[in-house]
Amino acid sequence: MSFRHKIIPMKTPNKTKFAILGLLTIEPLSGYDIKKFIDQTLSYFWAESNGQLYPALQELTKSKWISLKKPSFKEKKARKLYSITDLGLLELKKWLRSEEEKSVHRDEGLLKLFFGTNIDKEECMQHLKNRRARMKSRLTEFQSILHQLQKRSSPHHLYWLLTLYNGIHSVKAEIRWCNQSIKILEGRSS
Amino acid sequence: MSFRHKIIPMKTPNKTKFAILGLLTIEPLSGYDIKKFIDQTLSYFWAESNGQLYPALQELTKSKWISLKKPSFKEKKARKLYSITDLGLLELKKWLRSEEEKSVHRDEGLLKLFFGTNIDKEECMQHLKNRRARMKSRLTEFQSILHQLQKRSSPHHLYWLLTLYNGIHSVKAEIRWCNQSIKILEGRSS
DNA sequence: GATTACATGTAAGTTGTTACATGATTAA
DNA sequence: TTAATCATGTAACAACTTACATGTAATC
Repeated sequence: MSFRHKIIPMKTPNKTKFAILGLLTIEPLSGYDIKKFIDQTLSYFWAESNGQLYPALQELTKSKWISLKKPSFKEKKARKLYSITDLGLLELKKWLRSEEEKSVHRDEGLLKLFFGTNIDKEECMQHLKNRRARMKSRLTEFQSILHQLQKRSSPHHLYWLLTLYNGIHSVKAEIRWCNQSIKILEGRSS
Repeated sequence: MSFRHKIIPMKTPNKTKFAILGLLTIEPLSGYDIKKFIDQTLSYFWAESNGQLYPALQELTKSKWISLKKPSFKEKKARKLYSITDLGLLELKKWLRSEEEKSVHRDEGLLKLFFGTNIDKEECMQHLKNRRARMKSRLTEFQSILHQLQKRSSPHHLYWLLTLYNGIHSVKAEIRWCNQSIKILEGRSS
């Protein structure tokens, strides 16, 4: 005999909300703006889809962490501009100060390489060369963003630069690893 | 008036199945073995939970990509040993040869740093120091695995080494970036 | 007039985790 | 005999994506 307890799975905090809150500390934005900003600027380490974004905006409004600025009668567009509230800022800071949780990401390319014995060495090398090419074009992109960022200046600018550096360090390490791995595979007769 | 088409979202291929197939090319394994292997060896770039693993094993069996070896009457444990079938190997190879899909991972630490202006510089630095410490202990772990791996030898061994090198390159790049970022923040008066 | 970009949203699905249950085997 | 580990599995939920609908505004 055993007691049957109700299963109450621990909720993993919804980080989408904090991404939104963070962006609204820069300036009031619409859902559309937020999506664009994330796609253009955070995409290296963060992604959101509309299916998450818009419901999150509604929930944040309900819990008064953000508020809807009604468009002035001059404004032509039907866009909804959101601002962060004092409460929202408080919650954002709480999250910013909290310890990071480990998040395992899944790297399909590495999984394929791990099982590389099952296909030809040449096919593995081709995958590595493709990966290297992707990383190189990413590096070029990062460096052009770096150029633009170094010209501008805002309170946020320093931290944006740091996250960009992370991307640059990472892709450079990836490129070095691809080069090394390709060489190692080339050296193998089989 | 508009035609209302049935919504049939494109299925994103279930990679859990391929992780299982790949591991079964090494040797017949039970669900428990697979979980342990993934946790111990692939955890740097791959994770699975039991809630995915066991249903996947059943589906793979149903579609005849793997088969259940009935335990010999001598075997004491109630474990189910699975082997990959010819069909399964074919499908695995197909996947191994396919082009990699981009997968955006979410890095909560970078997201926090991006919004760093909202908290004290010292708090951001503390996050970076914690990250660096985590990366350093990961590096130590990788290096001890490297030691063990260099002693053993199997057809798979070379590819395992390559994925391990990827981890080593990555964490080293992370450590360098943490050091640089901490220095940059220290240099700031604000 | 047509096309592209702006703008908000939802239905339906897949994917993945958590927190259990259940029972066998092994070691102290 | 008690505890730990081995071993398989599931219910409930949370997270997330895709593929749409719907309409406005700007531009070619």
